[in-house]
Amino acid sequence: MNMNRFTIKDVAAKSGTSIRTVSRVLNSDPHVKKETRDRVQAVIDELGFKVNIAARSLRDRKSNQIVVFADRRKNAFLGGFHNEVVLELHREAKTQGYRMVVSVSSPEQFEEDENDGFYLVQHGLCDAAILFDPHEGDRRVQYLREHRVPFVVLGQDKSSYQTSYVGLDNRAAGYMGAKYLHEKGHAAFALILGSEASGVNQDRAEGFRRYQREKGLDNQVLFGLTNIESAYKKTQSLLEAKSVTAIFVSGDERVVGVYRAIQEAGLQVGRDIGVLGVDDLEMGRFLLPALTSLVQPKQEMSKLALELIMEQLQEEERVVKRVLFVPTIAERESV
DNA sequence: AGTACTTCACTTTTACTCGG
DNA sequence: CCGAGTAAAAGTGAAGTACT
Repeated sequence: MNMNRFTIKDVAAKSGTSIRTVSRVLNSDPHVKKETRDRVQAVIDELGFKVNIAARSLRDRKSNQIVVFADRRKNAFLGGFHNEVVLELHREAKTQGYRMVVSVSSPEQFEEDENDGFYLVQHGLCDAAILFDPHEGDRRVQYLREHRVPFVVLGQDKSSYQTSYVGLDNRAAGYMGAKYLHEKGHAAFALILGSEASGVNQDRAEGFRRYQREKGLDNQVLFGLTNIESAYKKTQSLLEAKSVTAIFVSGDERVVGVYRAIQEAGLQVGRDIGVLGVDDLEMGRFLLPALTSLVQPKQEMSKLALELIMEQLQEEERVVKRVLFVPTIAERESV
């Protein structure tokens, strides 16, 4: 017995009702007189009674818990985009009656790491999972499959193509960004983005290049942005070469570095050099000038991810749905 | 709206057997 | 009669069923 906590038995005794009635009150069963309900509720409040979720999980054979796995990065666990998505996911999970825990896991060592969310999976403390950006041959995908944990992939999915997946159409994003800058009067502009190994970046580059081909342009794609500082340096060298009038930056966070380099060169963002971001992070609206950015519909994506999980939890056989969202443009002042 | 009872999945305790 | 081995029982809290 748990000595420092009360059970529905205690509540029943103290309120002069039965366990069955307390259960009815807890589960909002309508067949309880208001007077009785109030009395039971008063005792619940007085004792500080909380339902024992371990017992409830035992009885219901589910944990009502979802784990979100983020890939471990070198110097940050989550990027700005993931950060905002996690907030949305959390909100959605809550409306569905699920608790959500965020776990940082590297694909290499998760099995030995008892602080990893996979620990919860192993021990039956989680019903489903959301996995950010698994890469090719990601063992975590295999692991979740083997343990028959329903999951949805968010972001990029290079693991396989038999998972439920929600993401952005990054080819369209690359194409749209190029088109937008071109139509705004820029002929010479560069796309700067992260690692070439990332599928997201490959797709964005591909879309960007397709637009170049269609319009007979020859603008560069520069990979290798690892952080804000490298965005800063990359911009410096672009400005020194006087080769561009606009910069298309993959990832709003990095724009901070881009802005600084532009301003230090005595130039003005939006007037002398156009800057276009991707993600539409909240911070973009507060940069000066406010950042124009391709929008990833984070709320819709999160909502759909949760829906896909709920579907999988309800269906017997595995449901696989793959959905790409097409970005829109939040036009502000930077182009 | 109460009574009595069952179920969930698993651990710990108890009760008992058997070889030496 | 000791210790090991094993089978059975008890216990955990919530929530539902069937009935009154």
